[in-house]
Amino acid sequence: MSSSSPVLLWFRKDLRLDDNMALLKAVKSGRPIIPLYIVTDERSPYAPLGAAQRWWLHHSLQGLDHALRKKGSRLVLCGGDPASILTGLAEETGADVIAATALPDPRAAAADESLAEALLEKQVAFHRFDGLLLHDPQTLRTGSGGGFRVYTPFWRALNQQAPPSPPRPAPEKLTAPTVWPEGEDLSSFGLLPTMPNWAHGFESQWVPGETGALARLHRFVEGALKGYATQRDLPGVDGTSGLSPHLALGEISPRRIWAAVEERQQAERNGPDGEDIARYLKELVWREFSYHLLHHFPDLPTRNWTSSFDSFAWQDDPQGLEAWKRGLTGYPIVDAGMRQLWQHGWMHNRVRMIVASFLIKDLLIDWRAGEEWFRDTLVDADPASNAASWQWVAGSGADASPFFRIFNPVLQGEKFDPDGAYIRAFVPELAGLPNRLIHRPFEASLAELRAAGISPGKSYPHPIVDHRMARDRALAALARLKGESGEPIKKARPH
DNA sequence: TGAAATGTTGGGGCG
DNA sequence: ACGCCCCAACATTTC
Repeated sequence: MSSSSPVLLWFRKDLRLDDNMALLKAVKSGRPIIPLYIVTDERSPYAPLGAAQRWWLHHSLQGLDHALRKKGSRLVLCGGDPASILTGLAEETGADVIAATALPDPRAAAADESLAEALLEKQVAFHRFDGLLLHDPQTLRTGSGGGFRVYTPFWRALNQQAPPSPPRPAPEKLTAPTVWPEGEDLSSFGLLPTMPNWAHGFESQWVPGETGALARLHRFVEGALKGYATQRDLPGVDGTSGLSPHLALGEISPRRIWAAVEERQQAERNGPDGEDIARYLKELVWREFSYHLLHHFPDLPTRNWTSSFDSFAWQDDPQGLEAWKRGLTGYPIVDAGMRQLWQHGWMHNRVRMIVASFLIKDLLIDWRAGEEWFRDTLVDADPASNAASWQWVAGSGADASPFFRIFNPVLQGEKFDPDGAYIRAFVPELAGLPNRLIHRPFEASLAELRAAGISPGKSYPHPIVDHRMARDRALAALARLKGESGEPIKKARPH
């Protein structure tokens, strides 16, 4: 009750000071603020982060602590169950208010809801504020009041809304409490990999934390945004924003990104054109759409959005799955993608579609195996985008690519990486092949392989499946699924 | 935010 | 000159 009792500011997936309404409200209350992060354990209802994202989290928390110290505060770290930690801290510090940014993942939101009830019994209020999405999924509805099932109408409806509220700058200063609760040491959480440190390749690619996020936004808006519409699909080109891992942990707000992009549109004649801007904002809104789907269907990460896929005859193929994970399928574009994922914790979007199509359709492995691997290895793993995108490729998702759209890994490689730059970067053993063969090494003659320094099957594997056969097999599996569900195979055409 | 199979068209070679 | 065939290029259909 006392106006000098502190506010617990609980950071979760909003590891930023910029455009953070929970923080601003806490500052506005005039009370001392205790910024807090809780590293939850495996059994937490708040989904634990994968290994790659834990690496990111470590650095992001360091950055957040650093930024808070510049404003006269610091970050308190705790490990364990949020309910007991928060009640304990409230009692210890006399705080009767907890402020946080609302989590748009419905399972986490439900956990928040029961937490709020438990806290209320202890006379502690748990206030949550929007900030992880551009629009509240509740307010975006179709004409008949349901959730959108198709992207384009969703995009139109979103654009007919009032524009996202403008981002709010970080506060100048945070009032420190008279006594700091004792926290734990960042190193005690073991977020960084050891033995081996498989994340050493991450460091050349990323600057985790809010400072890195804002720098990346600036770099993108001034750079690759111009030409984005044509360059974004080329994995050998640095043509995307690279903001996804920052967004995933809330180091930057989508409203901040939206505002920066819109501002750039009006800035300069020789800048990005309307097409570039629209293409990028549509990508940002795909993230929004994924959360919208997750909101209306919380089982999205584990269950087919289209239930007719429930009886699909997935193959149990541990060897195929392993070859896919390791980037040893014998298809250069697939292997390059999987190795980029392992080295950098990230994969170009075009290649994500290709490797996902390969796992699901060429190997007939359940999309959930791919979703799980991505969740553990991507620094940008996001519960909504990851699930929605895997289901999109599988054909079981909303507004999905039909199952019969099967990517040909050779043609995709030749179309989007015509000079083989992407392959040479991540599959160096193929670097000596001429462009004509770099996406189809299995068609090279022995002399050509020798000239490139490749011993077939040893320095690079033979294809683990024949794509043409795999395609036919996938279509047959789809036909069986349709046969089961009683859907007419084909309608006779009147003469 | 495909690919492959199938169908159609049109120019050129040639009897 | 003409019809026929071949086939590449493009369009449409199907999965």
